[in-house]
Amino acid sequence: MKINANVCERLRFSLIKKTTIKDIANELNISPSSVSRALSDEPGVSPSLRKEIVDAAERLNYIPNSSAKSLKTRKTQTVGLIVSDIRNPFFLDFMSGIETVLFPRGYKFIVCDIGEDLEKERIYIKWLLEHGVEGILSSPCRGEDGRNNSQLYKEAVRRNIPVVFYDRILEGMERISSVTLDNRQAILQGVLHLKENGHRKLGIVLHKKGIYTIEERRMGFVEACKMLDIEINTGWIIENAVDVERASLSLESVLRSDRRPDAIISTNQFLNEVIVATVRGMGLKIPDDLSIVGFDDHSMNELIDPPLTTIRQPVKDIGKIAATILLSEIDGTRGDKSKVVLKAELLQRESVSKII
Amino acid sequence: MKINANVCERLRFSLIKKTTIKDIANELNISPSSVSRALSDEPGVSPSLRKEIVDAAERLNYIPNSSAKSLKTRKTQTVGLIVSDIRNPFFLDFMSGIETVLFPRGYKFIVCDIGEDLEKERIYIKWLLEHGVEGILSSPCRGEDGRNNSQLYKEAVRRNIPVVFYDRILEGMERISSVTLDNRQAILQGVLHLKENGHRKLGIVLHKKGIYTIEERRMGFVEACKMLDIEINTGWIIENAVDVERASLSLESVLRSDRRPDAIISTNQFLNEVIVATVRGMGLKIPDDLSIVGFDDHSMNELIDPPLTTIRQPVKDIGKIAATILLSEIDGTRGDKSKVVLKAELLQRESVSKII
DNA sequence: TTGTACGCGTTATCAC
DNA sequence: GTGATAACGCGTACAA
Repeated sequence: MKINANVCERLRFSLIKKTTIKDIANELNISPSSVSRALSDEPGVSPSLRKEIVDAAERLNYIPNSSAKSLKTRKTQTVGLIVSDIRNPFFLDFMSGIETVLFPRGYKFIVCDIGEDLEKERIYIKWLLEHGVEGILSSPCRGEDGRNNSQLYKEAVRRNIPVVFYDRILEGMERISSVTLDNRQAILQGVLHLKENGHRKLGIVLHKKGIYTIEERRMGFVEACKMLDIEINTGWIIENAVDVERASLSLESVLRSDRRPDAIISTNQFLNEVIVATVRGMGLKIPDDLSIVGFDDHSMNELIDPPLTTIRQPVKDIGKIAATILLSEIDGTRGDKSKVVLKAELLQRESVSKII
Repeated sequence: MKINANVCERLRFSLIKKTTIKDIANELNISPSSVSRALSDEPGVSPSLRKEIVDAAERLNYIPNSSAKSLKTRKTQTVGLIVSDIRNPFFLDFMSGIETVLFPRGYKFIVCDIGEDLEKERIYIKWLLEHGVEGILSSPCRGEDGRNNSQLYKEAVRRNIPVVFYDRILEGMERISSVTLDNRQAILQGVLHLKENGHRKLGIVLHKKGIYTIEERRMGFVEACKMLDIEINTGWIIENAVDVERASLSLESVLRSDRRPDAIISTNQFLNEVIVATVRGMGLKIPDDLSIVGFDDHSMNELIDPPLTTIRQPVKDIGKIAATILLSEIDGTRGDKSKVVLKAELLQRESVSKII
């Protein structure tokens, strides 16, 4: 009879009441402490009792309450991932990379798409801190005027929440690890390749002004030209090509002038597409009329006509390394901050002509 | 000894001590409840005191502790997003879509990449439930043998955690809302377009067997052919094209036979690329030797040669709608479960030839 | 309007 | 090996 009532009760309440370690303790007539110990794989509980507890937990459909656990332990097994703009195909492989590192360690991640918006970045950082993430992976934003949220990142670090910058960094933050690309060397490879193929009149299309990677690529372009004795025509440096209209309009006007470049370097996958479309739209043949070196390697770059010669960055590795560093900083097993700089590789396909 | 321990504790915590509403209360010689009320924008505290409290919170760098809050309120302002394979470009626009809905409502999301792995899906659902997410968006997995995690999803619903399926569903789960594509009608459009252009010998390349969308597309193909009086050659239905090798090998052997199709329909972006690459590799001209209708529209489909005629699904809308439904179910303002089915559109470009 | 007291579910620190 | 008890930080009846 009593058993029956119990069963009914349980059935009735299974819709609402969540079972806690206390319930398990009552069921087994033991103390909550033992249950906690058993379920957390801590020592100090006999094998036989442990088995009983685990079985009861299973039977009662027990699901631990992480909020309560976090409140006590200050651990949430969660990290925050701040992305500059989630529509960038960069993030597919990148997220795949960090996931392969985080999952085996039991860490989840919260995705925060800031869409290149400083204010949104601010809000998300606040949320992450409130949420109790144990670490933050971020590709920080920077306004054209140089404004940024460095103070907030510092605040996170001060609270012992490690931050790892990937892809982009904020200057002057020595206490934050980073994983970036050697952007200058990346562009140098592109310029060198063009020079080796006889090109001397080079242009470059740059995405949003102020973004760390873009500024680096701009400077890399200038440096490379100087180093390789290539004359720089500032009119061929197209800046702030943030959307399709702007990018294609600027590019068109450059290509229509009498003195026009014979090769163009891109600075991200979005621009690769815009450049190819624009050039084709003008009726120019690639690479006969204009050579192109792309940046970022989407699998489809190989399928367009002609296959695009591209500067490829090891996106998945960037993700893996960033996540690995973050975890070790969470563990506290890392003293110094790491500043990892990876190299790009040039994928030679057929969008660069050999002249002379 | 005891004192010493205390001192140590103090020292350890001095660097990382977080300010709580209690600290603010002490600072201002008021009670914690007033602080709580003021900071949660609840009524019942005078404007002057409220201002003092807000200022003090700011000054002391107060950050609320969501774990404590969740423990009380059982709300985490977090939902789980289960994705079948994060490397699918589908998820770029999709996530962008859900973010635009969740962010204004103060909801964050945890991304779980299950990589078409049932066991991983199981683990992630467990984690999400433990974490206390208020809802789950999922594109559920299904093994070739039909195995799936429907029991776990039911468990979530039983615990009052609403689940919304997107892109894929699990049959026989009436109590779960879903947002999917009308896959059969999508394929029908492709078949119809081919027929209108004079094609009668149609093949289709299908991705992983068992996946809901793929099975639907397979059946849609068969249905459409029957409806339009097109003879089906089962040899031209290429199944389980899960990776590059398998897909291109099967396709090649079909295209090499004497009786070969004059048009091929693809079933996702990954296959679009494989098909184009394979066909080109065989030296066949598109669309003269073979017409192709792609599925899923990546921006680069327009740039390949020839521009790919494609069946496009409204990915971002799927995300927005799924997130909207989930939020309303969390709010409890929705009685019946919704089964939203969206239509695909055919983007006519140049990969289909007009014969006679 | 403000303050008191308790509990959310868990772990940690003691005793025994 | 096991149990009692006290936090963790917050919200919320209830009392004042």
